[in-house]
Amino acid sequence: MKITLKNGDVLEVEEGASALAAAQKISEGLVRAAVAAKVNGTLVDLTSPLKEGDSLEIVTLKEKEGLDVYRHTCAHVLAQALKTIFPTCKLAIGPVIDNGFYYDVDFKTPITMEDFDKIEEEMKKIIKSNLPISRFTLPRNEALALMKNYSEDYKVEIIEDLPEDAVISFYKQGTFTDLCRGPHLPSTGKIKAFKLVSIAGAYWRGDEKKKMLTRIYGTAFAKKEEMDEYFTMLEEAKKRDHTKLGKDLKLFALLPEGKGFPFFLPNGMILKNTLIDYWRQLHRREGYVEVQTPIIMTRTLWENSGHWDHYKDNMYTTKIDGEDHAVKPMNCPGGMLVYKLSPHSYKDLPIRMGELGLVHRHEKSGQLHGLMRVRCFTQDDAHIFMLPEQITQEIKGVVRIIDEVYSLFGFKYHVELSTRPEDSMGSDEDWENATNALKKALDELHLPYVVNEGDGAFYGPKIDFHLEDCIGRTWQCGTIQLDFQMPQRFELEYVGEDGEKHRPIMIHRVVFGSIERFIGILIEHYAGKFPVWLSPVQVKVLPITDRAADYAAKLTAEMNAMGLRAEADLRKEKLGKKIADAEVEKVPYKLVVGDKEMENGTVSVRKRGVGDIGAMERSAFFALVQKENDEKIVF
RNA sequence: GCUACUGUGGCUCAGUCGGUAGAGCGGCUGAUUCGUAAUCAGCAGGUCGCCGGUUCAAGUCCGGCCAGUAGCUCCA
Repeated sequence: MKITLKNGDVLEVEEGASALAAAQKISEGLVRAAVAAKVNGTLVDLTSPLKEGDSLEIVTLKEKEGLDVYRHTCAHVLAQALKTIFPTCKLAIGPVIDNGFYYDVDFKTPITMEDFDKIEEEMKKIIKSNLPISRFTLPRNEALALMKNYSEDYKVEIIEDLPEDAVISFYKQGTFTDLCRGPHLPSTGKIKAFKLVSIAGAYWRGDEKKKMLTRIYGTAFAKKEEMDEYFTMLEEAKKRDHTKLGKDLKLFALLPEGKGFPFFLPNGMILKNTLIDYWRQLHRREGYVEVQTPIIMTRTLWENSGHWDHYKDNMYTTKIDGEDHAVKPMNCPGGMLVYKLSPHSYKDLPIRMGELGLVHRHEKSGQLHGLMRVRCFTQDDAHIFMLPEQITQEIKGVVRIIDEVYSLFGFKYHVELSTRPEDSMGSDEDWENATNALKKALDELHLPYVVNEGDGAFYGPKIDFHLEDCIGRTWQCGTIQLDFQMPQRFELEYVGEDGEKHRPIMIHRVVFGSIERFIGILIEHYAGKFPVWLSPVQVKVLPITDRAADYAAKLTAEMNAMGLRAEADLRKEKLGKKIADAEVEKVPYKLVVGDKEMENGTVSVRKRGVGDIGAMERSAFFALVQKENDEKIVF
């Protein structure tokens, strides 16, 4: 019979031959590299039989899909090893994730990472014995019987959720059989490099109310070198950890006296204020006005806005003069009140009302993490009130701002559209209109996006911007939320051309999202080596001896007068020590000054990450730093 | 909140079998005036997260609490 290959070639194989047999006809090397096959576009086992006219593509470890199959088989090897060592444990699920795999297991007695050596040894044995892996299928009732016989309660539950007529596949390696959709490697011996990474608790089916299982994380790579590289990368990421750098660079502190409420230290405040100055400048240019609304407002306001019904559990409350109040978790109701203060004409719209609002949310204690997840943060919020026909134009304007800001920091990003969640308010019609309006804007901008069904805010659908840092992790920051609810609830109006009252459309939007989180991301993105415009100290002047102290002080004063941030290190230390300390502080420019520089009025410049770049006229150096500062240049 | 792990001077960490705490950095004092990543010497600094228990004796063993970290769930 004939099959078609990816490159269009037609291959003659025996009737009922497997993908593996076909690969054998192509080359011996391909057989060694093969981990799975794609038949007519579907990923299957190498051992699955082919039919006349099938299109065949051999999948190797070079492809992500191939690596996933490889890792998935490794998860099964882990499961087999666990069943050998701990026969009473019950297996739940064992899928592939981004950088490896995990298996959720219910152990009679808890295990720890100290058991990893023993488990890895057993896994190596299984790999070494190169057990063939075979697939078989059973009808639902027989599959249930098999898993009940093995006392695999979680597998039974999974099968029970499948339809009556489902045909269920299993994979068998040696004496071990596991419920699995597959595909898998043809044998366990193909696995070359794997490692168990960590252990954690995870709820069965991700449900807080269900039992917590033990999740064992592992990873596997085609070659040992690739795995070493991966672990080196993880080490690098650890060095960038913003909680560590935040402490080292004295940017912020997290104290038990304010769990989840960060303290900003002088250096951190420079960073925060510099970002805010930039934000204000940008938004003035884009036609925004700025307001500030109270942090505490009455309960009745929150009932009116709908937050009391939908967000009460996350709100801090207090009583003032016997009346219930709440600390704001969002800025919108305050913005609504400001809009309502005076009547509006259609000629006034759009109104772009910004607010750097400090919000407080009672996050669960286990959720807190450095600056990324806190209980009090500053949103760079804005509410745009507009005519229906202005929606697309306004959304485009916000997208342009977000793109400009993220590009400045060198972030790549992707866009997601989130639709109506279960716990939400408003009519189906409003939701549909709002969602379509967002889609229309994205389509007109030719922005690719993924849809997150049911992930919207309770008052409207949203566009989220997920930015990618320099080591590939993504963070949700910017968001644009269309809201038909708030204007109704607050009875917002404008007078139209026709002299009648109409309801404006409103969007909420943020660019940084949370300034605190954005700072956390920036710390990790730059590994603490901030560009000049963000550096708490931009230039450190290092006199070699006391003779140069006055000159150093004078240079520092000159730079500070220019609006730069300079400091002199006047300690009685050797130059090498002063340089080392300034390097640890990650100061972008160091000026070494001694007798020579004093005499000529020059400075010897040392650039972070580069070293000594030689002497120059001080005015030339000042101009260089000023330019980097004003133009927000990254080096 | 749940599960696991961790908690020793400001920071990073050592502390064996239970016998009452040690280093480096940092700080202070003094000496050194030195040309591109750490000068030398001296001094100070600890209720070993907190509370309770076992023991002649607890940093060490047991229990509870608090905080941190990872993951789960939730989310900017």
